[in-house]
Amino acid sequence: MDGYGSYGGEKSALASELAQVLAMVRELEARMDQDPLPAAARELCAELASSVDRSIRIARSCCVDSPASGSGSPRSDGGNAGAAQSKRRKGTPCVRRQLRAASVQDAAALDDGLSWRKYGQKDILGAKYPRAYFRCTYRHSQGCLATKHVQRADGDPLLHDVVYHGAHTCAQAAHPSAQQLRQELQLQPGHGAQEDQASPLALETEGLRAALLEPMTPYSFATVAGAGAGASAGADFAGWCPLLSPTALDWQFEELFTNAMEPFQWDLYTAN
DNA sequence: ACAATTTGACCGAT
DNA sequence: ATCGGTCAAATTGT
Repeated sequence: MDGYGSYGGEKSALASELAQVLAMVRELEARMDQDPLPAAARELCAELASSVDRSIRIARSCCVDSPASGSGSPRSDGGNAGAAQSKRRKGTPCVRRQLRAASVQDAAALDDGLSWRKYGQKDILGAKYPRAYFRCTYRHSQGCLATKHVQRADGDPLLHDVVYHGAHTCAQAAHPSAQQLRQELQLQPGHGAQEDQASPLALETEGLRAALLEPMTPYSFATVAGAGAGASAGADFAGWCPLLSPTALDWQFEELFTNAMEPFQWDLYTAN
């Protein structure tokens, strides 16, 4: 219950940044129609870019640090090795990404270049499509605890919400994207501390993060695992970022990001 | 034969 | 009691 108050400032800052972005976009649109020429349009683009950048930072600062629940290390479950680490993901940071496939069958687009093995699928309350559960192929052979969940969006079958838990400790940990993500996660305030054993966090992330900060960075996805079940819940940005208003922000992000770059993906850090 | 996927059951959290 | 996450036996694919 505490909480949200302290984020009020950032929240409104974010809202105003986005409002500005929207205004600029409209102006830009108008100019594109009129003149063929863009000195002014260019300027707008530059402003747009920096505004978006600020928004991203604000959004991230809101989402990243976990709501003070911090201290609680739930418990060191004793017992049941298997089930043990499963449900108590609390405190374990995770990375969420939204991926858009080129077509409904384009599962390849969801692949992140790492090897995963599907171990379950579940119908989720309120979701039209089931959620698929994957774990690292080398879980048993190398003791790698990385897992990911994939869910398709109700409204947009091409959109997939992918959530990564735990870091790869297997040979794949050397994968560029895995390394990059791990590094970035360790920089996250509040998380870096406990990244030792068991689940260092692993997130391989590639996309968005970099793409957002450096809009023109081309991104490519390798494909390996055949995830076969993506799914993502419509981009409920608000769900990922409880601090943001579920209203306007939603579609603004959707429009800006999803449309702007086709097979686009983005990720947010959350502590769950 | 081995590896990956499917699917129902189980378990912990809420 | 319900829900989400995982396990493991059965099934399918290579």
